[in-house]
Amino acid sequence: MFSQAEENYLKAIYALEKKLQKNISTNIIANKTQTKASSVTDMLKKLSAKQLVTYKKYQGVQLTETGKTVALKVVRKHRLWEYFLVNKLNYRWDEVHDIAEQLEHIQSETLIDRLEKFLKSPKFDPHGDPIPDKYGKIMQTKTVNLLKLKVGQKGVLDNLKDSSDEFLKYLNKKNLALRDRIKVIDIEPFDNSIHIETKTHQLIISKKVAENLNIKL
Amino acid sequence: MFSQAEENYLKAIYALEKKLQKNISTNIIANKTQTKASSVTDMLKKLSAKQLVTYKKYQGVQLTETGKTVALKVVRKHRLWEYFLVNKLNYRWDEVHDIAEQLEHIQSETLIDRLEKFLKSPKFDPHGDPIPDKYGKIMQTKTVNLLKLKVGQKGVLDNLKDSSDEFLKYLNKKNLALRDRIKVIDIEPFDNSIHIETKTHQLIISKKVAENLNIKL
DNA sequence: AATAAAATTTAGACAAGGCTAAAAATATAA
DNA sequence: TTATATTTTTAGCCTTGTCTAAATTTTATT
Repeated sequence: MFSQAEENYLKAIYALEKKLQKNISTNIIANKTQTKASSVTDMLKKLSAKQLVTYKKYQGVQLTETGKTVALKVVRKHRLWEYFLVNKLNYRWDEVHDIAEQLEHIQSETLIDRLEKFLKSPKFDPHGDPIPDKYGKIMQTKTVNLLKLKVGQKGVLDNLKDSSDEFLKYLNKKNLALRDRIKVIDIEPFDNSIHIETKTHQLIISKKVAENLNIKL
Repeated sequence: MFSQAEENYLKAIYALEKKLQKNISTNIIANKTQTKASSVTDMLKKLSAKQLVTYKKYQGVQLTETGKTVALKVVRKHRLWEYFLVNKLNYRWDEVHDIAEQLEHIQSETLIDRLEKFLKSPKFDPHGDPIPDKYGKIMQTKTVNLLKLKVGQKGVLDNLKDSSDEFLKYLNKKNLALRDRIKVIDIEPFDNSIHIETKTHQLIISKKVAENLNIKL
């Protein structure tokens, strides 16, 4: 139905819309997809012709309803495959991204629904991100950024803003995992670093790390 | 490492070499891959430049050792994914080909070995074809074509020469499955049709069907 | 052995998706 | 409000893998 390239652009635009909540510019897409702005312009024209995005020259794009549906299907596939890789093939959460990037483009009417059933309909992927259902419905858990917590407050590490391999490896090293219960012990006003405690240990994390950790209270 | 197109050509050539036991002609490849002879010629030049085939103009091709290794890796991936689809996702054996054609091109050093482990190292795919090991070693069960059996002889349906969806659907309809014990009741000299008996029923199959059934004695 | 037929290769074109360099539009700053 | 900087688009080119039509080579037939 859609090419891998088209699917990748739609997925990128979806993610950017979610983060930035406004029209998405050519340059930002180019940066996200690791291509050049001119290539993005070309593709935006194609996606626009197919009614997947609303595009006006120099004004950036927005997904149409159809475009959003396509993007959510790709996201669904990506996250279900990630779940499979981690929970069935025993990959670590920092190893699965590149493989899932490929698997998400397998075309089959039935495959992903059968996979979902096989996996017992998981609701979240290994990074805590919600898995859209077959109709594209996606639930967002209400979480709060770790930076918002006050000294003494407790919560559970629910999901990550940044799921890059580097960040995941950092969390591995520091022995922090999803579902860990976290308590804020102290906040250093000078650099906004946070002293936290888990069941097993205590550590100090930088502001930059903290802003990528979302907590369920 | 290699493009999907390249992998598909190598796989096709491998299958044809196996069947025909001689140099493989441009036209035969074109027919197998559903492309035009001129496209095949182009690709043979590329594969030859990469030392994956031995190619002399107008003389057809042969896989080199490297080419064969690549082809066997693709075959391994295809068959393991088919096993997964049938035994984990409950697909029927006539539904899995197109999906496996896509999955076989997923690039990952580790994925297929982990999948194999997860599946408990199956030795045969859902059509009875042997699954190469990670070094490309492939074992061939010694089987004999059903046409070779004499009246009264018994054996087990082991694998199929033709695994097209149409043929698989035919077998479904006639309630014939791999591992079925088969006895030859009668052979009709006029049209070479064969009257056979399984545990559950009897039926008459045409010569064309019989020549696609391989029997382990 | 000459000629016809079939198979194969070459030449030139196209679509997808990418790139660079230059032009045009928009945004920023003096 | 111009001038400058930044962003975006356009124009033209490249690669991969495909095609058609024409040319060439091989095979088959008389």
